[in-house]
Amino acid sequence: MKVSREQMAENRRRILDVASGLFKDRGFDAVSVAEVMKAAGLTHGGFYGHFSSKDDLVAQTLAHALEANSVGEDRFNDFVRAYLAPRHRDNPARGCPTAGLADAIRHQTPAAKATMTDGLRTQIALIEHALVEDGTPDARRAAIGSWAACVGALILSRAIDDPGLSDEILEQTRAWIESRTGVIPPTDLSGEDHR
Amino acid sequence: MKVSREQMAENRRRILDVASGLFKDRGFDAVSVAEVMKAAGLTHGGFYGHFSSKDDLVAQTLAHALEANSVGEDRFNDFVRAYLAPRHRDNPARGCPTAGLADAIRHQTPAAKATMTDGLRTQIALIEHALVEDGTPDARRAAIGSWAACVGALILSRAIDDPGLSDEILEQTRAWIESRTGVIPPTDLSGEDHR
DNA sequence: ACTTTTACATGATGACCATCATATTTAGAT
DNA sequence: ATCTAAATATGATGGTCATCATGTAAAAGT
Repeated sequence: MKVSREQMAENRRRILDVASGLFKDRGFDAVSVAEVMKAAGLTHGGFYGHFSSKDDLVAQTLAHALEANSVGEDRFNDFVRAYLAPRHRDNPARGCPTAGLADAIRHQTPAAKATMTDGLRTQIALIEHALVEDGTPDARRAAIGSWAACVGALILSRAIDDPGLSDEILEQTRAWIESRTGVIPPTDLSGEDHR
Repeated sequence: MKVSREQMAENRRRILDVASGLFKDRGFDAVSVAEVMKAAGLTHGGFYGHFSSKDDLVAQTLAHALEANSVGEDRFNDFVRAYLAPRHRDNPARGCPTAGLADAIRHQTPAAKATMTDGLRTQIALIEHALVEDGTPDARRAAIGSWAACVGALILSRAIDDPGLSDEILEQTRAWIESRTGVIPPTDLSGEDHR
């Protein structure tokens, strides 16, 4: 049965939303087209009216998921605190698409890789901007290094079965990052180059 | 046809070796049992004489791959230099099993997760030891933070299609890590807290 | 109101894959 | 030398999945 234009647009949005969560949670390969459609409240048949292939869905879902991403207006350290937290670790479906999907992008289409590239460029720029505002010296280097540490720590914390070690990885990485970023102490607001 | 005990042991080793490379390169799901056996010079039929299931192969391959891992006797900064290098990024099959497999472990059996947990514990201890020898303060925190950054940077560098940005991620992360580890400069051996 | 278009549903199809059944060959024991 | 057990090969089997073919009903245009 045909549905209204708006209904169709909403269906499409819902497909991308549920696909994002499912893919982040279980990976691209382990989630079938039929399962995505079912989770969106539809059947598998209508799928190819919205997307040309599963690869297309993957690429568009990635773009959709990365769009919703942001560092926020908080200080960077606040962002890291929320990022490297057990709550985030334990909810990949609602969590960071980079941490949930970056590794799997390696085996996806060029379109997906291109989308990831743009998303990463944007993310680095956002962090760099936040760090500049926080007064962190050498902001680009710190942005890239700390973002790599965030993503790596989350992935490692999710890969192991020892809750204590997993918590420690989050906490120590957070502390390690914080020791390198954030506001320069008042005595050091001279504006000098800190490299 | 039956083969000698040694031949069988060698076959088993070869299966684990080729499986390690294939899995690191393309992921657990994308590599079939038949493909692993073929790459080892055998047919798919003999597989279940060596392993009880594909999950069993995955767990044993992971243990096999992590065993071969080490930080080496070099200074930690030398290790990081080789780790965060284009050559390593471009050769996942011969590269670090943690970077190649950690994310996928999330969707594997408890046995695989347990193996990964042990491997990670060992890796952190090795790095911590190397950092203590290098005179790095707060060695455990630095070991965890810099290892997370290494793994994260390699995964990110492999997920994008812009060679320039990919190289920059490796290089900036390396520099960021180096600025936090290694021998304390001669003028600064006071033992003070460097945070 | 009527027609046409179209979004979605139902129901194949063909490919791939993990696993199993059975045959073959030969190492290792007697 | 013969026999037996085991390692691997060949050849199913059943399930899952992406994709396609076709039906149906309702929205949108006239």
